Amino acid sequence: MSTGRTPASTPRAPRGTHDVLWPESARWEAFVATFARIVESSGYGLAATPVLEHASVFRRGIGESSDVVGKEMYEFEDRDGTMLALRPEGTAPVVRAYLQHRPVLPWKAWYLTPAFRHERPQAGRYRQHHQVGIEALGETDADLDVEVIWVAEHFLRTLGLADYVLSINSMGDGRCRPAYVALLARYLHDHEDELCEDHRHRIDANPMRVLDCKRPECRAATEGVPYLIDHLCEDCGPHFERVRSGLRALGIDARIDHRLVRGFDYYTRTTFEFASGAIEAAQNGIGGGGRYDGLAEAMGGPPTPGIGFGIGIERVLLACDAEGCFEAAPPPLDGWLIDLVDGTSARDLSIELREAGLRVDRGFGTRSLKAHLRAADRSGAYAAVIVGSDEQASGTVALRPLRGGEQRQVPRGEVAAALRALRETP
RNA sequence: GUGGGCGUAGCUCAGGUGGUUAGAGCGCCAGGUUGUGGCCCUGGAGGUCGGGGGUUCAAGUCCCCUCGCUCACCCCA
Repeated sequence: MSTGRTPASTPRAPRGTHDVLWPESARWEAFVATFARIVESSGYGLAATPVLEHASVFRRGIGESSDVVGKEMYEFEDRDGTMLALRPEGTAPVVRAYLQHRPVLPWKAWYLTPAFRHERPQAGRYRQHHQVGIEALGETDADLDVEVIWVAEHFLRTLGLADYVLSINSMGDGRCRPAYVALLARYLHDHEDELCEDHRHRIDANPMRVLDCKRPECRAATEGVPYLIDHLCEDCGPHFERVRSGLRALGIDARIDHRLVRGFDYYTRTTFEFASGAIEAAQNGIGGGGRYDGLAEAMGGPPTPGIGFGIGIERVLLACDAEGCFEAAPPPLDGWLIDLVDGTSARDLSIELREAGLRVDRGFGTRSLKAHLRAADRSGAYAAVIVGSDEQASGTVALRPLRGGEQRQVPRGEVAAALRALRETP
């Protein structure tokens, strides 16, 4: 990990951003491929939307009062004066895309996206991090909530993770939440002196946020608070019950957390969150989501229910490191070409072998055979394919296995088959 | 936005109370084999000691400022 050593004159990645290079990037490829396989086999199609959006997409969607929009969003004026923003999350852009194109409902989409938030970086938190996620629009059926949670859970399990907790809660809807919020505010006012400094004077701004305050004072003061799930209306109550029974039927262990109040204004009804128990750093939330039945309307479209989740790639990989799972290694090269004459054989043979479907790389330049073989060994290839003047004259190559086995001369036309055989019989 | 810790080769780190040309291991390159890797041996390249200012005969070492990295709070993936 390089520190401030780099001279000021050479550029470095901006604060809070990071490069993902080979071979770690191979793990990312496998991560995304695994996710794509799972969601596409559940009916979700890729939605690739711009990194830039009109700032209003998030201001109206996520809500001005949220920290993410209020103080962390990368927002700037474009050359023509319109306000643009780097997407801080994945849901609002997908809903915007729905409103713009109106695909037939129900519409199920998945995404892979960078997300930008101007925060002080720390372990598991970046100014540019990456998320995969899904969104399903146009259905209020509680069984869809179960499906969405199952997809997230199934994906984490597939990576090999086991040490995490799934929390769920219901945020109610526009019918039952206001009454509950009023009830909660009354309770909090009654216990005002017991709250922490920050929340004492901000009860009315958003009473529900007091619930997930981590300070012991607030924790204690809200111990006997009324629960929202006890005050759900006749639509939200049964909906939540159906979600719970669905999860139970699938054997998914979900813990009701009355304090689970997610930070975006658009959430309604079902909300959920996955927290890793293996990550030692403070940022242990590896994924979360929920229903946002009012979001499309808030963005100026017709009422359209929706539900989805986002999973943080960096944090999940951190959890995988901690649990020692998902160590995706890239497949080794089948061969490494060494040309000791003039490079013509390596040039032609490498292309020929690649077109035949083999994984092949080569050395360049005039270096000693020893140096070439060192490079071949370092590459991890199964075999070195050497062409010297003898081989070039006789139309053969020297095929040298690098993981045990005898070197032998092979006619040029049989190199592909020989390499394939070597790969299949280790 | 607030607070703590840390900045010496590509990487991981040594460098008592300031004292001559700043070191090691790993990695890289080359040689030990006219065309044979991994092990071993030898040699080499690579550092404005994050940057600037100050104290001093003398600063990697002491003081100040600054930048960067990192961890935590807040919030969140």
